[in-house]
Amino acid sequence: MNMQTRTPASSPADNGYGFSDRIQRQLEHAAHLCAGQGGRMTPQRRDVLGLILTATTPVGAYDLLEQLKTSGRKPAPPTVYRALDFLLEHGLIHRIERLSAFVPCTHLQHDHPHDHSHGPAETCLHSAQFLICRSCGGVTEIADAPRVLDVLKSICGKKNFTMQSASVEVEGVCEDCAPATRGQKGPAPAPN
Amino acid sequence: MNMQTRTPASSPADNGYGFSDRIQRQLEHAAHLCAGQGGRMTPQRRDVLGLILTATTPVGAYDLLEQLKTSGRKPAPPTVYRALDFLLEHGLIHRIERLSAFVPCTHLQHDHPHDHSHGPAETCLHSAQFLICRSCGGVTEIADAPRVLDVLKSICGKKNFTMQSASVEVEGVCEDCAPATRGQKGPAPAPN
DNA sequence: GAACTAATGTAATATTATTACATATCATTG
DNA sequence: CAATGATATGTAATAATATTACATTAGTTC
Repeated sequence: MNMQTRTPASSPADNGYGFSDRIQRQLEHAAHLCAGQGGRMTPQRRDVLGLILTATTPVGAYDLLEQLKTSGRKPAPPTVYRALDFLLEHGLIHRIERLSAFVPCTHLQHDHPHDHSHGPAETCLHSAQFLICRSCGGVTEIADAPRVLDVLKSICGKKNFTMQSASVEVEGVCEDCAPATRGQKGPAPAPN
Repeated sequence: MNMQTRTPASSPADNGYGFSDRIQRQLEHAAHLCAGQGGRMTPQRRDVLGLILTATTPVGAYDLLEQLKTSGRKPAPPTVYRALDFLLEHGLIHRIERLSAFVPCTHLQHDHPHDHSHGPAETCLHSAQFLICRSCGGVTEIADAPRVLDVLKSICGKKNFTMQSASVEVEGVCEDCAPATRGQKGPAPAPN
């Protein structure tokens, strides 16, 4: 890819959000993952994913819509929802049901230089487990999740239920926001 | 005032739905539970709970609204949402996040003659675990749930996260629906 | 029964999501 | 290159879900 004279004409807003280097790397990674599954990481999708990666809390579809409007284009809801659908199908983001909002899939967050093993459908099962803080709004994906998933799998097995996707959402108060237990730090500034 | 003086004027729709004996018993049970917590099981709330108990699949707020309209009153959304909030707070129903719909809490379903130990906030933690069938729309509360909850509790403990409520929702195809879709249409590979 | 609290009625609006159809872009290949 | 077919996006309208704010009614307590 040569990018000497000009940025791609079709994506003037592509970097218009000033995505950090780290996020640009994650976007690059995501693009490779998509390509591996025959998906195309278009500028729209890239922008949406970039905004989700940039946010420190889950982002709603209409939040995204507003942010996209500030950068030249004036997208309508379907534009955003289609991008979100694409990103969900490719395992790049998750939907937090309780918030009607979206977060990146963690395997984008932790820079894996060349770990492509975390496919979308097969290995990931498109399931996720989250801790949602009511105080700061932060959401943490549970690392310990395989244990939860194993229990669920075993239950489904017993009941002959074919699991296609699963979501586990715990709402409460995160460590940083809990005032009573220790010296109060106040609501946490930024999770993750 | 004694309860003996039935209020026929204010609750003509009370039994207007022809709730079965079984459901009337469940409603009675629910009323006692509420009373024990200082809650009042009003006709509106009773009707809403009865409709949810009657349905075989999760019911949406506007479904309830429509059904309530057929029985004399013409409630508006807040009426239904307030009843739902009350029932949720008293642990009588659960919200299925993925469906934006409501189901009875199982402890109303299985007739316990005198089991009032299943309090709403403390013992129940207002958490629930469900299997949601994409084919028939049926929802099953997982009986085996304590195991799931225990794992979650242990994770939250490690992270100093105070759990206030949790939802576990598994989507897929239930046993009864699996044979019908066994060929290519099955839930086999791609999530789409 | 006056005063207070809880519950409901009512109108308007907010938020989240989808449908249907038109247009544009891309990736070929004839 | 032009024709093609699939993929992606634009656009307008609307559906589905949920909340706000304020008025009214019902129940309880003193």
